[in-house]
Parts: sequence; C-alpha cells; structure tokens
Amino acid sequence: MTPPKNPHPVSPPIDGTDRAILEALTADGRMTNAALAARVGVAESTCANRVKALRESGVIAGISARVDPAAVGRPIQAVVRVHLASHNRAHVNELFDRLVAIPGALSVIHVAGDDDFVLLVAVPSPQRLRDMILEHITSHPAVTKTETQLVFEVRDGAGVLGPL
Amino acid sequence: MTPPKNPHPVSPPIDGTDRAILEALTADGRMTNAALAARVGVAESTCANRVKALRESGVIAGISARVDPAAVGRPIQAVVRVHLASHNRAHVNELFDRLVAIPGALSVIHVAGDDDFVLLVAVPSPQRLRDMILEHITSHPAVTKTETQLVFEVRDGAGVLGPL
DNA sequence: AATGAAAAGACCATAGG
DNA sequence: CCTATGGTCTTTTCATT
Repeated sequence: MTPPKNPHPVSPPIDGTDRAILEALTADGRMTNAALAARVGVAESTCANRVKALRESGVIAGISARVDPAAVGRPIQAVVRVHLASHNRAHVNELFDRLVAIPGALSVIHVAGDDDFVLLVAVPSPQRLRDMILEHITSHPAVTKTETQLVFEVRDGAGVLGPL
Repeated sequence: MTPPKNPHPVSPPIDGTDRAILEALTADGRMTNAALAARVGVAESTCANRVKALRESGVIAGISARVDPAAVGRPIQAVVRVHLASHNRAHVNELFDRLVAIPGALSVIHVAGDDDFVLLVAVPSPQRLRDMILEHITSHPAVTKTETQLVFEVRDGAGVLGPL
C-alpha cells in the first residue's frame, strides 16, 4: 500500500525550488525562463515544467501588469466600508457582484465583523468618489451605512512567501 | 521653434492604443509582444516601444505573479484596522515600515479617517492571526486599538481602465 | 522527475518609407 | 508610425538517465 495521499487534490506540496520560482516571478513576472532556471538552479526544461505545474494547479493565480491608477486618471483612492441590513444570501451575492463591477473598484472584500464589505477604490476626484458611493453603493436597498476613508498611501506587504 | 512641450515629464497622455495594451497586459502579463501587437492593432515595433514607454514612465508599475496565499500555507485572511494615539510623523513612518515587513502582510494602507492603517494579512491559522496582531501590531507603543475582521472572500474589482 | 541538445519561435536594433 | 531584415536569445520538444 502507498502511504496516505495528500488530502488536497490541487496544490501538490511546494518545495524549495517552487518557492524560489514564486519569489522570482513575484518580483519580475516577465523574467525569462532561462534566467529563472539559472536563478533557482535547475535546467531550463525543468523550470518550464515547474512553472506550468504551478500555474495549472492555481498556486500562481496569474501573471499580470500592475497599472498605476494615478497615471490613468484616478489619483484619489479610498477605503469604503459597507454595512448591510440584511445578510440574506441572495442579497449579499447580488451586492457583491455589483460592487466588483463598479468602475474604479480595485478590490472588494467580503468580511465577517463590524462591516460586511470593504472596498478599495480609485477615482478621478473627491466629487466622483461621492457620486460613486451614492450611485453604486448607498443606493442599494440592503446597504444601511458606509464609512469612507481617504487613502494617503498604499504599500505592498512582505507577501506570502516569508516564514510561516 | 518647436511647439510647447508637454509639461509633464512623466505620464505622457494615454491614448486608446495604450489603454488596450494596459488591458491586455492586465489580463495576461506574459503575452508575447507579437500577440499584443496583433491584439491592439499596431506593428510589433510600435507595440514594443509603447510598452517600454509605459514601463519607464511608471504607468505600468510592474508585471508580477500573483500567488494564492492558501496554496503556500496561509489559508486564513483578515482585514486589520489600526488606530494610533500619536500622529507624530516619525511614529507613523516607523510603524508603517514595521507593518509592511510583517510576514503575511499583503498590503498596508495609510488612511485618513476613523482608522490610521488598514492591513490585509494572510495567516496559517486563527491562532497565528492572534499571535501576529499581538506581536507585531498592538505591541507598538503608538497603537491604541485594533479591529480585526475575518475575510470570507476577496475579489478583484473592475479595475482602473474602465470609463472615468 | 530531471536533463541536454536541437528545432521552432520571439525579440531587438537598425534602416528606410 | 509602419515595414523589413538580420542576428541573438528563448521556448519547446523529445530522447535519455
């Protein structure tokens, strides 16, 4: 008999090579496979296979460009916290769908606690922030209250690859 | 005499082609230059030049892999809101530096409003969330209070390229 | 699984319209 | 801004260990 399998069908165990690949591609997602292989110390073909496996298993959710909101006409950012009256499942899902579709929404988080949703949005001006909240958020019947905080600065954190 | 120059050294105006490039690279940051050129309808040389300019001017802040936190041992996420006693500049900056260095910190936002910082963190377990907050946040002398909300789900928003 | 080597493909710089 | 052409670097595939 083989020993018990990893209970997770996806996400095969991540070894040191995989972690090094993830670190490198987090820093520079367009690094060539050749450079990546050299950096992590495996053959190019091996490296290419690892990356493919990491993408197919979803460990790498995607490789994408990060666009500076200010450079495309949205210099103001805000955190908007949304409270709901009804936690009815259909209402929550429907609102979630609406929130992610708001132009300028960067991310939408459904949370447990004081609030129900926390949004990060980027807008052209404070006036447009007000319009956005009134039109897309408080207008929804399930929303009882929003609290908005102007963003001074966003910084990426240390990320997910450090020590557990 | 040449006509007056664009006053902005960085961020030259973004035209439709640039927007299309940004959209494509946001969806797939590893698209080849040839594929990108075909998609946006310009010559490959033009496309390569546009992309280079967008990167150098900072409109494209970077191209990087997004790693699924759950796949690397951090299945629990939380939003942590941090209140400060002192808004002394040196204290704020020092705390900001500490917060971004916390292992598992995904992003740290300095805001104006009820809170001073809003963090998104990914941790291995609720116990480790508690440890993280006690050790790295509430232990700081300027922090008076934190409020933590468990994350049910994070979704990317429509992003920054839609209509203004 | 990992490797090395060879064929196919992508990229960059250059020059000219 | 487009086309075109080299030369160089990369990716991909496959037989081998």
